[in-house]
Amino acid sequence: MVSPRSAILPRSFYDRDPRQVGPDLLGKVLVRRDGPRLLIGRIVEVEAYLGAEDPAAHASIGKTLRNAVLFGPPGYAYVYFIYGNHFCLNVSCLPDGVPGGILFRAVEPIRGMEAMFKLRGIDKSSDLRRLTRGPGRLAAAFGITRERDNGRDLTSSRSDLYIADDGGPPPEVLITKRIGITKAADMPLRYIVPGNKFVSG
DNA sequence: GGAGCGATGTCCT
DNA sequence: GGACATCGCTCCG
Repeated sequence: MVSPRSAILPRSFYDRDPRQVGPDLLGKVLVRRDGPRLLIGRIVEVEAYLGAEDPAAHASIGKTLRNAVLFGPPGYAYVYFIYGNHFCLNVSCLPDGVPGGILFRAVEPIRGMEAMFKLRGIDKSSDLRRLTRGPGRLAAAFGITRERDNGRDLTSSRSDLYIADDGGPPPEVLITKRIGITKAADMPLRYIVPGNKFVSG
């Protein structure tokens, strides 16, 4: 638990269109239990990925071994490996059988920064923004790998990885085009907290 | 501080 | 065999 008022987001939160889930995730906290430690970051940037109608989405080619989690029930982690170097974290949305998800692109570190620096393999004197700005960095800072986390239930307090509402006020939300993609690059499916220094791009 | 580019694993056609 | 929801390094200003 992040604070006495914090509550893990229930499965019903994710059982909606990613275009509704995305903006609602801003301001919530991503929590990793790393042994006795807690790593916590406030979500400041996400992107929605849809189904067959979204050529940029992994789900657009249909269900495969890799993207199966996106087609399953809501609230589960979809972790994939990209560019031979990096992992990216998503959460599945919509009911079982209907694909869709949210990519986590950046969080603002709140707690456990020392462990995050270690997991990232960078010096503590580095710019704090290098910790968790960008999906690859965020995943590394939270120790997220496909082997460990793909298919993990993100709605359980017994999970080592979950998302909670700590009672903070809902932030301002700005919608923009998604970044880092070539297909469907004009769809307005990126949600950011404007002015936050951990937002990428 | 920004453009350019190489690294490098996995998946799908 | 090619694409890829990225990052960090170099080089230039």
